[in-house]
Amino acid sequence: MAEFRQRGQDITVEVTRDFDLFKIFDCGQAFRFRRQGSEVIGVAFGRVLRMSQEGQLLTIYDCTAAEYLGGIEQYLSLDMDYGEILEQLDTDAVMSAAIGAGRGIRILKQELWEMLITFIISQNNNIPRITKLVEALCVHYGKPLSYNGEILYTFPDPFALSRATEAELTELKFGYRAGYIVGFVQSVLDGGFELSRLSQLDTPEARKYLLGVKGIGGKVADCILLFGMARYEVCPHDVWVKRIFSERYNIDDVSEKKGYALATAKWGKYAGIAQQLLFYAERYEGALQAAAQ
DNA sequence: ACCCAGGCTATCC
DNA sequence: GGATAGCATGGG
Repeated sequence: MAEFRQRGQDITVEVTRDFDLFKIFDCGQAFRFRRQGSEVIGVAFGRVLRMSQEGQLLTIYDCTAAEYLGGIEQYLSLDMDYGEILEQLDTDAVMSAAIGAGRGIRILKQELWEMLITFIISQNNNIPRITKLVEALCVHYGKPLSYNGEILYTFPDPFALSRATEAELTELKFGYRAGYIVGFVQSVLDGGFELSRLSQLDTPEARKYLLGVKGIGGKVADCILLFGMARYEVCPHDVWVKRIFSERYNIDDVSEKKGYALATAKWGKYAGIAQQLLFYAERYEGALQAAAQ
């Protein structure tokens, strides 16, 4: 979709106003990237990913055309037309305000395994601490990557993570999530839980399969479906969405079930994208007050 | 000290 | 089926 070209060791991509590198990596969906001046740097797919954006020019450093076309283009959703999606979502004043604040956000297509573990960690936790705990997993169990004189770490695969004992994770301050992670990693290794099967199931079946894991409930399952499986119709029902329904849409006491029905009715197959925009606008920008009646 | 964070499990009815 | 206590940790 987006035009790209190879320039030296880098890839440059002509993007639209519907792509904002900094919002994408700072909207609560990715926990392994940091902004460094005009650049965003982190690790995905076992490699360092360093990017910058100036206006409509996105640069992906140290990246071949094969790597770009082989995954990074999709990872960044550069093969999708978000302008069209935002237009479809823009159906009321609250959502208009969310789009105003959040335009440029895209749902990354992150690795399923990483999303499974990351969102088990996320439960009843805040973003800075989630970031800290995920990083601790990578430093202790991932592979070191040397990059421009600094060491970054990959996200550990199931086998690497199976070295982690519950005692070690407790030592790393995982709290009661330590047991969830150890148990889940074990079930993936012994074949009790199959990632390949999960990816093949339709969304309701996949959700049920996820709910069978101890430590994964409805909200975590939905984040995994949305961020790790590109199921854009899934709208994670977290405390922020409840708050937005209540305070911005004036719909009180929204249960999880009612929340899904509302989200589907309002935003259809892009409810997850709508949710991410609302989340960003409310959480980071405080941009929804004026739009609420 | 209390409340909250991208909630879940166990247990109650 | 729905409601509620308890859970680890750290920041405000």
